[in-house]
Amino acid sequence: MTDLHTTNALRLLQAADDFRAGLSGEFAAVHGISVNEFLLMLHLERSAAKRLSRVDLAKRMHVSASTITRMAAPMEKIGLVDREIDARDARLVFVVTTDAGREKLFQALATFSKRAGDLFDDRWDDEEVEKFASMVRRLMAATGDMLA
Amino acid sequence: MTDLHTTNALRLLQAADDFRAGLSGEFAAVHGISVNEFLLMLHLERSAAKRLSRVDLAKRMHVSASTITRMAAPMEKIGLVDREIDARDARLVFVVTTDAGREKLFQALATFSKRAGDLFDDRWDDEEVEKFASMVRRLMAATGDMLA
DNA sequence: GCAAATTAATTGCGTTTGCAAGCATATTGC
DNA sequence: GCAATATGCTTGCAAACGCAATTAATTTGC
Repeated sequence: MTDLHTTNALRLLQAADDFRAGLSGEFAAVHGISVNEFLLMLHLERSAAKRLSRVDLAKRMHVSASTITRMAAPMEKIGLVDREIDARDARLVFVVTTDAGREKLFQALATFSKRAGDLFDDRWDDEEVEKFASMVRRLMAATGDMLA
Repeated sequence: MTDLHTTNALRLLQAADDFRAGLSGEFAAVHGISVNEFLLMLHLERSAAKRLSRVDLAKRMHVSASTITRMAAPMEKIGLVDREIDARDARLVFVVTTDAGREKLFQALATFSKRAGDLFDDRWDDEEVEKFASMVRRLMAATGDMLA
């Protein structure tokens, strides 16, 4: 319990929750999307083929496949994403961002970056920021085509 | 978007989500509680008075007060927590852990620590772990009586 | 080449959550 | 001391989510 690894893991969860909570309100108010909708589009943007199947998205976002289906439906309706069918495998239904979706993504990303700047504020020097980047990179479960 | 602060914030979210997802399954299977129920009891344990009102818990956990009400109800029913009334302010309903709840908390904490050990595995040396601790500490929104 | 097993997506159902309204108690302003 | 305001908690309602079952399509074993 006083083990430093445990403390670090707890702080990791808390810091991420704090940051996400702050983001959530601003995203809803300014951009009209949820953090999860933002992350969905970001995953698409960062994928090699700029498109992902529902199960791929589900794995990356740690949600069930049915959640992706139900998240994508309203996003299609308001024109943020579209669906694409694979010619070789008729089971696959890819999610792709529309131009409007990509624009919305970049707007939201600007808000995200502003918040990220506040998070790593003045008291962090460049070397520390770099060091943190390499550390937190090691913490992510590596999957090749994953988020940043 | 390629800004290092932004990358760090994204990785922070992803790493925390990855870790939480892994924890979630094991907590449900081994201990029969959710990560949020675990964190609720942990917040109580770490609070100065070993008890917190519903709104205090809500703020620390970034959920609504109604969620705390609805989380606490089944936890009271199975004997993990209990309620305490404040003599001076009849509006307050404190949540406190029972002995059984504290035991469950420590069991879950052992699982948590094991996972945390896997997260910061062999490739991290002591100095790095210490460095990470001080860094992620700065990232948490300071509230005095907060989580670790 | 075909049956069996696997994989992808969707839908029904129950659970969890947030928002807004409502109620009870405290605090403030005068 | 009392009305107005603020705070803490709970509940109704709707949105979001996971699990299990279903359907459709592909892959595997022989």
